Amino acid sequence: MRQAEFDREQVLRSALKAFLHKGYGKTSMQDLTKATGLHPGSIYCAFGNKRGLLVAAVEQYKQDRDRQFAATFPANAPVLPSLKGYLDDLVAECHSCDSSRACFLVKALNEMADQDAELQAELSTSLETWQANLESQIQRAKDLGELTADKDPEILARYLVMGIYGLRTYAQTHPQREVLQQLADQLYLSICQ
Amino acid sequence: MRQAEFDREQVLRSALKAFLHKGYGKTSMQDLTKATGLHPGSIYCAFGNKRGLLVAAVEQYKQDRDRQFAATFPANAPVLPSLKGYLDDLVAECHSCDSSRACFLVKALNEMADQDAELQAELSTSLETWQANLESQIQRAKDLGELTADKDPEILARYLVMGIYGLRTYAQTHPQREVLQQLADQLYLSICQ
DNA sequence: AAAATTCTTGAGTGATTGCTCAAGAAAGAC
DNA sequence: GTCTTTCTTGAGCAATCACTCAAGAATTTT
Repeated sequence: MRQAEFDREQVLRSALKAFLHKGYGKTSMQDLTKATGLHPGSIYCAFGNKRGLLVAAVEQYKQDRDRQFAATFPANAPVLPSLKGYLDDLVAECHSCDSSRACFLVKALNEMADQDAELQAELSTSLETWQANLESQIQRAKDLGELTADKDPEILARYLVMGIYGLRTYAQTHPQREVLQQLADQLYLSICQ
Repeated sequence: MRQAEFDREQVLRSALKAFLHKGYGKTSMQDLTKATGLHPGSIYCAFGNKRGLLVAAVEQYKQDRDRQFAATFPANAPVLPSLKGYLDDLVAECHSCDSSRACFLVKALNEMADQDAELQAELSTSLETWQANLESQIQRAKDLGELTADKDPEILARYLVMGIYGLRTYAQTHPQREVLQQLADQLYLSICQ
């Protein structure tokens, strides 16, 4: 057995960056060969086709995000400061130019939903898992007495997800830090009351 | 002078529907000829090129939206009930299957921003105008005593826009009416306090 | 070192893209 | 009814698309 010469994770992150920048449809194979350094034949061999590369990149993105989530919400630490930090990180990410302002899952969902039911299902599931993770953090905040008992974690998590979607979209027309930070703070307050 | 045989507004609305359904990039000229009933030559003659058709469709969409906005917020009527109605209409639109869940301006912005600075500028301006319209309604609510004097209309309008962006995005994975209505109500409350 | 196996390479494939333009059809001018 | 003008038509254009595959390079096995 001779093993492949490229680093899979690095290839996937490069492809993801290309997809994020131009969108899936407008990202040509030529763009992808340039971005990843792989030749068309290698991409075909490793991922089947362009869509396969997208699916693999989505999977990689999910893993990276899950790791980041776990690092931001350490177990046994108070939740609300972590949540505040989570939103502040989001503001920083939306503010920075080199990074993307849109969540890759949402962007892919927006572009592909009507044309690829299978991918849509997977993306929806991922987003639902994310919301469930936020909900369990909110539940933990209740258990720790950081939130009053009358709050419903499911409803709060839902509202938080909606707010984050909105914040990311808003950042596309108004990437100024103060504006985004003020919106994030307002969102945080409406969770904590 | 012989006049064109097609109805411009109807053509633009058909094109808009096609763009909304498949996205600008994936909507081929063939799709557009089918959707509008026009032949490629006629489209070229009337709108210059595919992008010209998009720009014209955006313009039409803006006009339709402005009309709808004015009808929802009648002058000299109390503002808050109108705002409630505005959000309820939004929920209904997001809930219905045949209509689009995404705002066309935002969808176009998401897809084209990195590749068409001129269009991006126009879309941003339109969205800013929309936010300004909401802000002046909120100002009117303050003047009418519907909102306490300590509220800042600009900040409230910003938050409302963010919430609406988020609601529309959220609807793409959860189009259930109860969920969307509950989110809209929560958003409404955080405006009125 | 030779043979066998696996990965890499990139010019080339048919299909599709946005778009053109000369020819034809329809309307108004006289 | 004829001429002029304007609009409509759709086959065809060059460019680009995602993708293929036979030949070459690199590694392991014998």
